[in-house]
Amino acid sequence: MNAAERLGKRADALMNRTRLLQAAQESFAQAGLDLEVNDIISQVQMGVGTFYRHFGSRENLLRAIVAQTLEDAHAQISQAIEPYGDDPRAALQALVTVQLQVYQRYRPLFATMRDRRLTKLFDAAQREALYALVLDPPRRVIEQGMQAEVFRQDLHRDLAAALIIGSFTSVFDLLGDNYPFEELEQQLFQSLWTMLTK
Amino acid sequence: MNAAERLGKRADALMNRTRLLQAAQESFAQAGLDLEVNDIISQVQMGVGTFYRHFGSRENLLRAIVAQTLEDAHAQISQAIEPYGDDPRAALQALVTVQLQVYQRYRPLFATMRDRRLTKLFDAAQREALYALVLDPPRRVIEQGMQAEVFRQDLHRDLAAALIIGSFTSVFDLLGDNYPFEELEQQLFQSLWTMLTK
Amino acid sequence: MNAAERLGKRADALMNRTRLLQAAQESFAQAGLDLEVNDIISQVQMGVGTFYRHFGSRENLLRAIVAQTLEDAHAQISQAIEPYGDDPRAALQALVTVQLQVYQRYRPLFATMRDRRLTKLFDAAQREALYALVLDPPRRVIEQGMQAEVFRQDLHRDLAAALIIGSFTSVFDLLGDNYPFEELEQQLFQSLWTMLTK
Amino acid sequence: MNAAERLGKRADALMNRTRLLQAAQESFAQAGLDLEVNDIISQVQMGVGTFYRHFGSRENLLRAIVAQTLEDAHAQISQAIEPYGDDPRAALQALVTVQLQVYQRYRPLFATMRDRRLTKLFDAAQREALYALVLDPPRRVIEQGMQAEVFRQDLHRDLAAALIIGSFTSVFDLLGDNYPFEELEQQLFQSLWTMLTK
DNA sequence: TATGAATGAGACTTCATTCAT
DNA sequence: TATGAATGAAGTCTCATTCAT
Repeated sequence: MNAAERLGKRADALMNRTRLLQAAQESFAQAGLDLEVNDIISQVQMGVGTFYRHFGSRENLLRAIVAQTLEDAHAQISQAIEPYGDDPRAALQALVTVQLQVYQRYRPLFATMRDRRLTKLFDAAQREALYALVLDPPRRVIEQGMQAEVFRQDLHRDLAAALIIGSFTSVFDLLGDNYPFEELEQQLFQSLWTMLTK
Repeated sequence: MNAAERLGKRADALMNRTRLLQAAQESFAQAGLDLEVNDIISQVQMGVGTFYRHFGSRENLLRAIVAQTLEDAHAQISQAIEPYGDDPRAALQALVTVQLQVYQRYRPLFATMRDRRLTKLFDAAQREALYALVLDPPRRVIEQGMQAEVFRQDLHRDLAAALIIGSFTSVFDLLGDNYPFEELEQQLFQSLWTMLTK
Repeated sequence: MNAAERLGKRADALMNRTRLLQAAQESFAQAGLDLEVNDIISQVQMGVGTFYRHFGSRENLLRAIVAQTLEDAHAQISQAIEPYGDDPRAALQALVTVQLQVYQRYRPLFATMRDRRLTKLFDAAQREALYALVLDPPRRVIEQGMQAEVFRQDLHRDLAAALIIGSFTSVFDLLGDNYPFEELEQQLFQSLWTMLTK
Repeated sequence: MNAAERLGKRADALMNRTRLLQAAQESFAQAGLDLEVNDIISQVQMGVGTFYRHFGSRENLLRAIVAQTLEDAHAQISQAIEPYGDDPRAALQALVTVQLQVYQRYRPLFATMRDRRLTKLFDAAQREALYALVLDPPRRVIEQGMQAEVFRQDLHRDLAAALIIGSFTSVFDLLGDNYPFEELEQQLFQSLWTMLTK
């Protein structure tokens, strides 16, 4: 086997892994933590063994999806708010917009964030790290707003960040079907702005 | 088995549904939607057959638990805030306190409120009704506060209610392990009060 | 349900357990530790669940078969040598005869006595106990023979017992197909008698 | 890969069968008949495909291991007893010593000599040949001892040989953990000597 | 009517073997 | 010829549900 063939092989295998992961993410979107290995492999027409060669176990796959998704989400949100480091209002506006979008996109994951089964997939430290990832963007916005003295100085950073996260998910889940996206977005921004500033 | 025992049995049978539902609620608190029929029936010393005679299916039981729990929660919260119909501040304070307690108590349910498996148990109308049950207490507090002209007049009632609910769950889930209950309670009240009034 | 029905039920279940165990023992005779749950249940036309209700796991079943068989074997051998407590020659003769028979009958078990997989089924203490069960009959014969001063006084009890056991299995396995049973029996007795007495 | 590496590879390939067989023997010592193809090939850094090119199937490998091991064992034992062709006592002593060592070394093989799975690997003739290989050393010692008129003349050669083999395995397996090697060795020799001579 | 033994679909996983590169 | 990715048969076990007693 020469180098080219070797690469060819690896590319193929990598491709398969990617296809599996994509199928898995779709499956996750459908079934959440109930996703079944069989579903995934029949979606991509592969043997079970191939799945296990790539992921080792169903649990590994779930961990991979969760971690990957949260990191993707974090990256997207970070990128969206980054330009507004010196403008708390714009930053909060961007945060609301992108977070709602991201939440909508990865809904199945966030919907099972607190599922006991998901909890069992990670140890305490990992869980803490994942939570930190979720809390990070709103926390950054809050700190910048406080430094800029636009936000109230008596804010409890963590709590405010958690509250913002909670408001997104809850508003979306409880009202998402009854109100247009834009309205939720504007109203949320307004409420949060009122709460944070003074 | 003699006649007396038989009667005893029958009396028990009358209680069976209730006892089972209670056990199921506790079981649910442990295992969430993963609760197993066997767990519950062995807790109440009931045969599987009897269970299926009473409930027909595991899904029915889950529906019953969810509905029952949400109604219980609603009743407790309503009762706690009722005395403060004319004092928005006290009402909000009571809401925060009792809602956090109730949430803590029924955490697994709220944690899986948006689980697809739970969602699939109910049709759209039922879901809507359950959501309404959850949103009702904060909505009432908000409306009273607005009528008393203590709260801002431009509040979006549903959204504010949803936001409050979300803040409870999120704050508790993300920070519950790191901060004492009382601190979360006070800070939450403060933040919400700021947001609602002005 | 009255007492009679209850008994009826139990009798049925017991019957099924027995049928399963018998099938399992036959399966074990065919496949040794490779026996498959599926084989067993298809032999008796039962659902998998029934098997697992009765035995919990494949390993449990194997443990049950091994322990049961060794105990059966021990009982049969003990019974056969018991009458000759005061006649070492007759006792040894009886031991050789019955042990060969028993060994022939339970060959698949003894053939896997030292299989690593079997070893893994039991912890050290259990293994020791099982070995003791195997060694017990020859040891008793040896001790009686020594007490009666018919056997040599310098015998190492355990070693002699183990040697006797080994001679049975080995002679049978290596020569069983080439010599008639009676010849093996006589020759074995002769050799052991020579070795033990003096 | 350049030409030199290619040549290196080819030279390796020549060794491959040998190296693999050695690794397989070690693996067999660990896992017995449960040895896995993957274990072995990863030990020798060989691809699965290469293995199947050389050996065709796992069964072939097992056959090769068993045959090879028994031949190795036979060679070692033969060599150890050869110098004492005219001294039955020394020959028996040497046999006991080396056989125990060899047995200890290849224990997993001897422990599964009668495993059905192993049995199924060979046809009747092959089995007979393997058994003969095992019986050969003690048989030779016995015949020499009889010819030298040091051993009893009424010994049944095959049976005595089989008995000796059996005593080794059994004593070792049943008592090996409880007594020091040297004690077993001495006692065994003593017992066998008593049995064979007179 | 209550019971719990029996059922079996279906989930996860392993590992010998094949085959494209 | 060597490689190792892919395959899938086969095995163990769970658990909601049925049904005979």
